[in-house]
Amino acid sequence: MSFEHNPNPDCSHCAKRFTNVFCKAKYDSMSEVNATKECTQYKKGELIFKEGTRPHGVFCVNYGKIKIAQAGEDGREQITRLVKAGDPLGYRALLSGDKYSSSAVVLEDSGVCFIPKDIFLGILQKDSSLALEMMKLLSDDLRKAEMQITHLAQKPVRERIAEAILFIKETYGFEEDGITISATFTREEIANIVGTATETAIRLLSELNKDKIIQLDGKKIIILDLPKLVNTANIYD
Amino acid sequence: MSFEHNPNPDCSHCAKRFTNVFCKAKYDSMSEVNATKECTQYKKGELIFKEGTRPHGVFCVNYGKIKIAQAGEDGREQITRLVKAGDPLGYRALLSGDKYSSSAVVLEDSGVCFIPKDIFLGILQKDSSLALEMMKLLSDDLRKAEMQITHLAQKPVRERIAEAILFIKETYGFEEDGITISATFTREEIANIVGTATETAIRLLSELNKDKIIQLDGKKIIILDLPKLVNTANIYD
DNA sequence: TCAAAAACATGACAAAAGTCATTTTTTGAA
DNA sequence: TTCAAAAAATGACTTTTGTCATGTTTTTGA
Repeated sequence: MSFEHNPNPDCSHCAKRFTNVFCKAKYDSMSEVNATKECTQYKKGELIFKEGTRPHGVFCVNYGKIKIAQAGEDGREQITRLVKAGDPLGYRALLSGDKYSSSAVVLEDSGVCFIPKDIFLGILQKDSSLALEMMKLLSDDLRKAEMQITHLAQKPVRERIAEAILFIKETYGFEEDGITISATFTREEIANIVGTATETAIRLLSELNKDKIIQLDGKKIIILDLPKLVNTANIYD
Repeated sequence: MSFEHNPNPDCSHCAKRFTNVFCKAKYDSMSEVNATKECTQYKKGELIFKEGTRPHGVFCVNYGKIKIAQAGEDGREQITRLVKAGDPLGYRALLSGDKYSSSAVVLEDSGVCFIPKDIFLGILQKDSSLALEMMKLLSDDLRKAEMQITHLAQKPVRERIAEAILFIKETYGFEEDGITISATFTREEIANIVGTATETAIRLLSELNKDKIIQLDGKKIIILDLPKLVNTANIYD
């Protein structure tokens, strides 16, 4: 199952395919990005940027799957966001003027374009609709992060495991069969989304499996009973 | 200890006193805000805005102390941010175009100015330096929220309690004595910052008290040994 | 293709944190 | 000032979750 990806795709192509912030950029902003961007292919496990280093621009994902993770004080990984094709990447640190507060690690071979800092910030200054779109994106990220805070603080692990499965499904969707989640994670990675021990994640996943809510097939997760899964996650919105 | 607050203060006064985003606004933006803003005094316990309602503008705090909290699925409060004099308020929901995802509740009598949506968004479109400043603010909020996620997921309650005390101190500072935190919270509120049961918060606070790291005097918290408190919080940055 | 490493699984146990019940103290409104 | 309500404190106990040990299966790269 290998097909060719364009190593230097046209941004307008991405913008049309995905409902991306860059859709909202003016036409001449888009062509400026198109002229200066540099696209790279990354292999599974590679680092796109590393926590603690300085950003020199922003990225935009053409295809692939990427996790955003940060190290806790004891070095354990916490996965805070998942990134898919069409998503911008690395804008938080650039816009706040800090170093990266998280690393971006490739989950599945990906094609990622890079837009230099000066170009991006220059466009942001000229193009107020793109600026508003970036604020919208950040505000939405913040809403999700604060919801995550509340759930981590208040929900038991079983509910959070169910929620993590739904989160992965929302981000990456299903395979052609309509029930198999189109991304694989190790049990440790799932634990690092949920904030629990790997063993606990394993136990609760096989519990959901036994309850016929999901079906585990190696690293693949098949959602057998979506309403029950939503119920287990204790979500009412 | 009651002194008069100006019921309709000049924004440039706020901007000079505090290192506020609005400092970065152009002079004519500031005067536009000054002309249209409406300022209100709120009493302890009052609601400035309520989770689930639609924003009609942004707020800016002239004086006082405010908590931003959201209700979990079971109705328990989670405090996600603390707001002090000089801080803008309610911009997240306005900029993302949603309803409020949290409520703003007054902790201590406060004076708050309101800037109507149209005026604020209009300025944001004209004034790109203010727009960049808003992006910086949101990016920084997001960084803090993601750090909070990692800590909730990975740290034991004792460390998070110590961290919460430091967080309150960072936000509101000390009284004249240089050791008493200049804000009071109920034990339940502290539990709702930390994400734990009220009884657990009570127990761990009196443990820190017994260990002479802090001293409890009713709701007042005196920091006796800041280095030890930082150590207890397990923070290395 | 095969051996080592990584990931997965499971049981036994320990530790952390939550819940419930009760008492004491503080607060704030009449 | 007084008194009811709220908040704080504390003990006993339960539940949840984490840790450690060990064995199995899967993945990966020489």
